[in-house]
Amino acid sequence: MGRAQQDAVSSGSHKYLAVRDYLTNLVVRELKVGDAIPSERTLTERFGVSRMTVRQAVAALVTEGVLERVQGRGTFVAPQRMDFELRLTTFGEEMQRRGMEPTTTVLASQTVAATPEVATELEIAPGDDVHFLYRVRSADGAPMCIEQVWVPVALVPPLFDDGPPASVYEALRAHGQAPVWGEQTLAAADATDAEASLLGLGRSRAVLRARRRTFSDTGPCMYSHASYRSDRYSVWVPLRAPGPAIVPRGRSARRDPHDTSAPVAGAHDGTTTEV
Amino acid sequence: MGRAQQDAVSSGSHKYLAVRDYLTNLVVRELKVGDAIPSERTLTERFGVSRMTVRQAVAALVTEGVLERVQGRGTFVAPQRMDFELRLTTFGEEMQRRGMEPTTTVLASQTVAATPEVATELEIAPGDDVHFLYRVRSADGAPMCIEQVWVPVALVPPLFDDGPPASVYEALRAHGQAPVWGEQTLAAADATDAEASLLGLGRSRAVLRARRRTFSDTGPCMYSHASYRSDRYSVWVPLRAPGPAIVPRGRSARRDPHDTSAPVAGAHDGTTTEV
DNA sequence: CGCACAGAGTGGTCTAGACCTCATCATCGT
DNA sequence: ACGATGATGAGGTCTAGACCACTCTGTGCG
Repeated sequence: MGRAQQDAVSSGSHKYLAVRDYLTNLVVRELKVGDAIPSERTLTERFGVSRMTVRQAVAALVTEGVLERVQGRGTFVAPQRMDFELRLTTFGEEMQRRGMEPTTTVLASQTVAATPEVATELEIAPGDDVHFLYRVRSADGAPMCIEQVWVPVALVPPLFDDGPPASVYEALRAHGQAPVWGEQTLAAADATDAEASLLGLGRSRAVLRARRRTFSDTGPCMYSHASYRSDRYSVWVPLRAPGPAIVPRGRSARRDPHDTSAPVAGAHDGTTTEV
Repeated sequence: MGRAQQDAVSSGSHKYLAVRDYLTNLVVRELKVGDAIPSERTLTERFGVSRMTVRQAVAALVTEGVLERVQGRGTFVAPQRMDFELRLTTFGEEMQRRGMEPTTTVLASQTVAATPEVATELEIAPGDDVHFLYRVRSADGAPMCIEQVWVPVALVPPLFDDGPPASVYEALRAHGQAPVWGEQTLAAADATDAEASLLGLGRSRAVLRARRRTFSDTGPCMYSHASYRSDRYSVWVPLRAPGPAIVPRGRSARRDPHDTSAPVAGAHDGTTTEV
């Protein structure tokens, strides 16, 4: 099976990308979890590159959690742990992944003026126009969560032109504001009466509240609140090694090597006490 | 300032570790966020190693989120984002980090037989002896959370020999079972009467429940339940890019290259619906 | 005064080897 | 039969260069 290079998808001009793409396709299309990939020296020959180049490609996938190296044995497709991490996924994607039928009831879809909170999180001025979407999301017919979403109108004016989108993330992607990463604060709370009614809560009134900021390449592109039924929803979080945390002595005047980033607003903090 | 190597802490025998440790110390002791580290070629000379070796050291710290490379400019101390991620930290460490005084009330400290749930999570047999610790943890005198901890006696028999440790993680580290990573499931719940009383809850009865498994090199070393006051505690989580997730075709018969790992028990799943 | 351009310095990619440790397995000897 | 051993081949570390792409800065020209 020579000519592996043909598989390259976006190899561009870098050889290690060609190798990486080849391996990616291999993992997606042919290999199962635990299977070994071709040895580094095999790849060296097959692609006609040096071993350091192959190692660079493999290292990238190891960092992503796709592969695992084992000295003396080989490199293997990693168990899917990573897929279970919190991801920037759509409600619909999430539900489909676990075989449930997602449905949505739109309670409101309009343009509103940004409240101070929303403005802060989206890094716009209070009063600026934002698209606002207010929905109840259900799985297999049972209400699962209540969701409020804000997106700056200035960022994507025609976002709701075709009516409220089934997936805001999809809509953002379609308008060149693909979500790249996000941050989310989780807390427990007692449901308001409105929430209890919409979610059909009985005796148990606890809900899991998520406040999420989603970022595209250019900055915050969406802010959302969501309240999940506590009896149906829990979140799995991986915990990194504590290590002797490497913490620099302090902050220098200039904030960041790449000045595109803006200061994180609000009191977000890891495992935070908000007193 | 010659002889940078002297700074090496655990350089062992690998040259790139010497460079990495040197950089780590630099970041911890001298540099501020945004400061540049010495250039790769400078380090090459200073340590008398090749550039690939320096790059390996730098790459390790970039992967850890300690440093950031910027082509054409240099390598810089990364903003502390990473430090805010969920970490495998002690309650005491957490509170100290935000300048609060942690205190603990021990409600129970004894050896008990593992319940089926505990046994499953710790991958031991039901009925096996486990150290059990039951505590209320407070910050600045106000109850913050209720915590139950289980550790297999077989793993660290003398864990409680000096009485209940102030920090279980510290105790584990001291006995050669240093926590390496963990996984945690978060959910909202209504406090039980006992919890409400211990936490001094008023009208609001919602608590944030965390079930955590902590792993050392050899496997699960601790299982814990914690219930946090919802008005004082929230959790910040980063959300990874959704990307076209690289997912292998299926699972092969053998589970994992390193057989030390055992199947993850229970219904842990990313952003999970537990119906 | 202001702008363009060149040079220096940075990280990014890449080579063609080398020797190491470690895991596995077939073979040989007891 | 069974255990020791060595061959094989995997990844781990490392060298001494090379050229490329990018950023910044200083200089000189208009």
